[in-house]
Amino acid sequence: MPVERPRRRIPEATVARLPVYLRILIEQANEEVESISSDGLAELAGVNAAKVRKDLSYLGSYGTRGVGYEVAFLVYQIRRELGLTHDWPVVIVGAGNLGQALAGYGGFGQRGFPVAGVVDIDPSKVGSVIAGVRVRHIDDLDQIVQTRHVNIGVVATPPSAAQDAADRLTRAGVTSILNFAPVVLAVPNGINVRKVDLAVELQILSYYEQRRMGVGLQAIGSSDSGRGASA
Amino acid sequence: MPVERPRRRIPEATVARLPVYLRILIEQANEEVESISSDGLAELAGVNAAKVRKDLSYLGSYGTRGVGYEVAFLVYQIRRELGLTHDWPVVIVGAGNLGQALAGYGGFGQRGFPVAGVVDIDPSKVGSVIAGVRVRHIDDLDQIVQTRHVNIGVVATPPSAAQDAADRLTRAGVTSILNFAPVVLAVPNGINVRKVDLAVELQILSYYEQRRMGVGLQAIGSSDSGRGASA
DNA sequence: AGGCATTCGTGCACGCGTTCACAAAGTCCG
DNA sequence: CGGACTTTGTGAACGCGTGCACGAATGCCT
Ligand SMILES: NC(=O)c1ccc[n+]([C@@H]2O[C@H](COP(=O)([O-])OP(=O)(O)OC[C@H]3O[C@@H](n4cnc5c(N)ncnc54)[C@H](O)[C@@H]3O)[C@@H](O)[C@H]2O)c1
Ligand SMILES: NC(=O)c1ccc[n+]([C@@H]2O[C@H](COP(=O)([O-])OP(=O)(O)OC[C@H]3O[C@@H](n4cnc5c(N)ncnc54)[C@H](O)[C@@H]3O)[C@@H](O)[C@H]2O)c1
Repeated sequence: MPVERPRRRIPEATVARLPVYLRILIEQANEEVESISSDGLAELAGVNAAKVRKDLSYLGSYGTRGVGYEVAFLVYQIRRELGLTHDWPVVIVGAGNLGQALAGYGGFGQRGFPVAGVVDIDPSKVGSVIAGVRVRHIDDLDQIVQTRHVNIGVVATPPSAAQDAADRLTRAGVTSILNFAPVVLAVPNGINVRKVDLAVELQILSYYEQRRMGVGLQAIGSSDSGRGASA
Repeated sequence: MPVERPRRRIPEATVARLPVYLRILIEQANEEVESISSDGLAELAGVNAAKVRKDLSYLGSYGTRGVGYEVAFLVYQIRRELGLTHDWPVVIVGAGNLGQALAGYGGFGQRGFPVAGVVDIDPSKVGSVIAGVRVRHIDDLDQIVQTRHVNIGVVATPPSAAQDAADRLTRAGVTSILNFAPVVLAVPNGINVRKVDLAVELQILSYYEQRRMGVGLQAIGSSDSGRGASA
């Protein structure tokens, strides 16, 4: 907390890569690696070294020329820039197939996103316990969001109910939504939505598969998994 | 009308949007809508109308000026361009929490991606049945891939086993991989990998949440809200 | 201390994707 | 049948992200 925050805008593409760097750096730290070069990090992240340097330069000039970056310090800086210095409790709407898998997945809590609650509209689901979290009725959403200071909501309802879920979330005060339903959500200005649509991912793969066959066995673009363009 | 395929390269950003258009158009067709304008489609997809027109123009000139696009015909064309005229069986590696949710999810089969098999390395998982699919041992992977002509593999193993899973998939002949493990996979040239990393998505949301607070309540998200402020 | 090897930070050019703007092409209606 | 209106298709400008190339800074070795 001593240093002034740079506060400049970071390109979205960079923001999307910082979590990847962070994960790798934490792994390296666990393996007692103290320092890493942009080349080394680039290799592990599967990106260009210049890109790594440019990305990290948005955080400030935290590298040492001729040496590289101090892993522990970089972890701290990225954490800070991403707002991971404290936990972000999330609430999951929809305790079905997927909602249960998410709630039962320990990886979120570990990474600073504890499940503050799981809600469902189906009375037969309410009351059951998933991984230590009791499923509550969706009418309790406001209370959960307010008492637990939840900013992030996860939509795991059927497509037909996704807009309703999003409406309830924003009305309760949630300002970021991660949407798993294959639906384009309409939300008020200022609300940040990211979607995870597995069918879309598969269809993108299908496009390149089909193209591979039609055009006749030629290498596809780099084995890069571009993403972003969330809108 | 020559049915000859244009075969020009479609920008990746467009390829990523075509599935969204497709889903919306299918919905519209189900509601007996016969024709749609770029404006209408743009609204439903949450994008710019010019973008819709440019995206669709990569398929060919299939619109009618003054009217719009014929929904059914557009559905057919997008399906064709994405390679969705036939099914793409997928094999899931890892029958844990997530793998089971995926296998049990009917949405994939509906959209042309039937689950050709689920494999796991844990003998206690092998033999159990998920949504009508019996979990088989990972040693059967080659056989499944070959007999069912699988091109797409899904990695749903723990992070530590993800690279091994990817190696086995590529060795078996799979050329596209959808990876759920928070790991950067190394694959041979020509293999297409897409990743779905929920922790990354949450951390991206965290960044904007934190920024929202630090800078003091101003709109973020789709609109620019330019905050120059460098140095 | 000086020279050498290494690696960062970044200016710059390039390419891709987005958006605007408008002519072309078609419909609709009186 | 002609003119007004609608909507497509696309050229062009713009902005952003990527990757190269290189100066600057630092450590290490002799
Ligand atoms: N399961 C998967 O692997 C998978 C994969 C890709 C996408 N998805 C998508 O994720 C979403 C959830 O999938 P699922 O398999 O868990 O479905 P599901 O039907 O198993 O679960 C949906 C849950 O949402 C609840 N619900 C319905 N309306 C609600 C409302 N208005 N408010 C709160 N809760 C409500 C239902 O009671 C149910 O418990 C779907 O949109 C699906 O398309 C799932
Ligand atoms: N569950 C979720 O909601 C969720 C969310 C985000 C990310 N993930 C990621 O998805 C992956 C799977 O998560 P999960 O919760 O299903 O884990 P899990 O531990 O429940 O299941 C993993 C399965 O993979 C099997 N496995 C292990 N090594 C294998 C190998 N070499 N070959 C084949 N199978 C092997 C295990 O036997 C187990 O059945 C993890 O990487 C996790 O980080 C899961």
